[in-house]
Amino acid sequence: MITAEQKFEEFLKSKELKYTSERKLIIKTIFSFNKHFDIEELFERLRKQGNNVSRATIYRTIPLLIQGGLITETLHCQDKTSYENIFNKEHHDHLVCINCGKIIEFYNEKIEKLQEEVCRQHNFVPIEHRLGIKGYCEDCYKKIKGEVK
Amino acid sequence: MITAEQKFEEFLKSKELKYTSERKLIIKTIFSFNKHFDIEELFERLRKQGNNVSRATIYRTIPLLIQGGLITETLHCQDKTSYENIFNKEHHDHLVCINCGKIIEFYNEKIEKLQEEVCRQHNFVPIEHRLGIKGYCEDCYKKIKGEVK
DNA sequence: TTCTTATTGCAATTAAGTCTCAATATCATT
DNA sequence: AATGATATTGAGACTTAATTGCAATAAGAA
Repeated sequence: MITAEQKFEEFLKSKELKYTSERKLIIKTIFSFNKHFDIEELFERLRKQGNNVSRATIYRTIPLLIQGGLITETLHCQDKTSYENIFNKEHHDHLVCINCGKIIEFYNEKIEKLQEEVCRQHNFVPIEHRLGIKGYCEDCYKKIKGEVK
Repeated sequence: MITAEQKFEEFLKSKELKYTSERKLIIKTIFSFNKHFDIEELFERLRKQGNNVSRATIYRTIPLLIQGGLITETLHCQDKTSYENIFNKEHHDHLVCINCGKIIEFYNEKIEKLQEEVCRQHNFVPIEHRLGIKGYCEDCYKKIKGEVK
C-alpha cells in the first residue's frame, strides 16, 4: 500500500524534480488534516508547527500536487481558492451550504453513468468533472425559514 | 414577452434602486454578445463603443445582475472569473474543452432529477447547481491522439 | 566529495477586486 | 418643470491573492 508521500516522491522523480524538505513538510501537513483547505490555512499550520516554509514555495508546490493527482482544486465556493485531498479517495461531488459553509460529500453512480452517456453523445472525452450543488443544509434551512417573511 | 432590460429594471425597482444610464449600457452590452464573458472583456467592449463606464461600476453592477437572475458566474474554468447570460435560457450544464476552450452546453433531465433525489436524501434544500465536465472535444482529441506517444 | 541543476526565500511586482468620498444623476413628489 | 432625498458614479488609493527575478542554498547523481 503506497502512501501519499511515496506517490508524490515518485511523481517528482518521474519529472526529474527534487523531493525537498519543504515539499515533504507540505505534503505531510496537508495529509494530516483531512479536509478542504486554502493556502493561508496551510501556511499558518506550517508556521505553528515551527516549519517556516515560504508562501512562494507553497504556491509553487500546489500545482505539482495537482499534477501528481494528490489534491484537486475544489469548487470556487466562497471567495478563496481551496483544495482537497483526493489521494486514495473515491471520487465524490458536493452539497455546499451557502449559510454555514458546511460541505456534504456524496457519490451517485447513476449520475456518473449519465455523464458518461452525455459525453459519448457529444463525442467528448471527459478527463475530470465537478458537480456542486449550493443550497441550505437541514439546520440552516430551519433557522432561515423562521426568519424570512 | 419581457426583455432582459425590462426584467433588470423591474428588479431594481423592487429593491428601490435606480436604473441608471451606466446600468443600461452594461446590460445592453452583455446581451449584445451572446456568450460567456469576463469583466475585462465587458470593460473593453464598452470602451470601444465610446461608453466609458468605470470598472468600479461594472464590478458593482455584476452582483445586481446575478441577484436579478440575468446572469450567473460560470465554472471557474481557467483562471478568470467569467459570467454568462441566463435570461430566457433553460438551465444547462457544460462540457469544457481543456485544449481549445470550446464550451458545449447540455441538459439532461435524468441528471437533474437524480440531483433532486440526492438533496432529499440529505435533507438539503438546493438553490443552484453547477456541473462542469472538462476534457477534450472531438477535434482536439483527434489532434492530441496523434501527438502523444 | 564534487558538481550540476533544481529549489528556496525574500521582496518587488502584477492583477483582481474593493472601498472612500466628493460630485452627480435618478426619480418620486410637489 | 423644479425640488430634494438618496442612490450612484468615477477616480484613485488600497487590499489581498498570486507570480516572478535573483542570489544563496540544497538535492542527489556521479
